Amino acid sequence: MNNNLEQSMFEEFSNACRKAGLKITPQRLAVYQCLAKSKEHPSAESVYQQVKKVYPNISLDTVNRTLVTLAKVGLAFTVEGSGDAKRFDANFDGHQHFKCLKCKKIVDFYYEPFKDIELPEKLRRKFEVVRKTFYLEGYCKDCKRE
Amino acid sequence: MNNNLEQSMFEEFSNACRKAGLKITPQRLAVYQCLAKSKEHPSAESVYQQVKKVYPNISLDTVNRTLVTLAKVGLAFTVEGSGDAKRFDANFDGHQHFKCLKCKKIVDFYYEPFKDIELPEKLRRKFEVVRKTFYLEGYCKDCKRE
DNA sequence: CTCTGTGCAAACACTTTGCAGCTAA
DNA sequence: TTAGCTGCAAAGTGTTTGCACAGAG
Repeated sequence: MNNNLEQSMFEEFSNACRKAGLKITPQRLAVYQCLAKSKEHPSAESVYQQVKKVYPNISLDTVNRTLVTLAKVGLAFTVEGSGDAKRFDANFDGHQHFKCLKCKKIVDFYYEPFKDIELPEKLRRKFEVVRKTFYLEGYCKDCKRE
Repeated sequence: MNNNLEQSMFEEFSNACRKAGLKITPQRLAVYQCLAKSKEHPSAESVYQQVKKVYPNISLDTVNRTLVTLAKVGLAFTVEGSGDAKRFDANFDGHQHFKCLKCKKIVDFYYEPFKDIELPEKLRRKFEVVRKTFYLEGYCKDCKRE
């Protein structure tokens, strides 16, 4: 049944690749499998360390490029960091942000329901929450996809 | 009344500094004012360019350090980028993330109301939204503040 | 007067790019 | 066969650090 999991993982991977016109290389598959199996939200470096055990010759660049590719194709996404410079805000009026993936613009918007969400008791016991953040990513009017 | 704005801005700034034991230097004030007046979520570089017009001798490092300090003291916050490496995820089951500000751990949690939020029509017309993200920042059990 | 903050320069970490050889389709 | 992929090396970008002097409290 572990085999089943691997199998369906591979299906998803190869379908997405085919749809996007990507070749299925052993390195690419290995990077994807490593990420899909991990529960640690790994960095490129961390994936690299894992995959290297199986493909000692793989380079960190390939891992980096592959992760970005996977994100572009919709097989993965970024949970931390953007590669871009930090951006700051001093406006605490409870607004939210929309980030354009293409031109990197950040637009404020206000939508009441977002800021009214209360955290469940369970979470508040588990963590000391300093900030709740809600944001949207996508393409602004000027950058509509393709 | 522009003066009033400046005045209350200064009040807030100096109160926060006093509370945190920070000195009020012209550079620090200039950086804060620049950020507080801006609606652009500027990067350090961008703040630097602005402030330099008034204090030609200020260094980018100072701007950088000041912005981080302001964020630490609660006068500002980061809307993009973290300084850390990118982290990836291939799990699309609609979970949310908690990020520990100290140990950088990222923990998944599931809370239904978050994923059920629908975007207002107005936003969907304005942007092509690819992903909605909700996350919490704070301190995990092992890193309770101080 | 003291101790924090600043400016400068060097070090760092992460990411990106150019290119030649390789390989999946 | 050939377009796309990989590995290597170098360059780029943003951030951090160490240190001596300057300035706020």
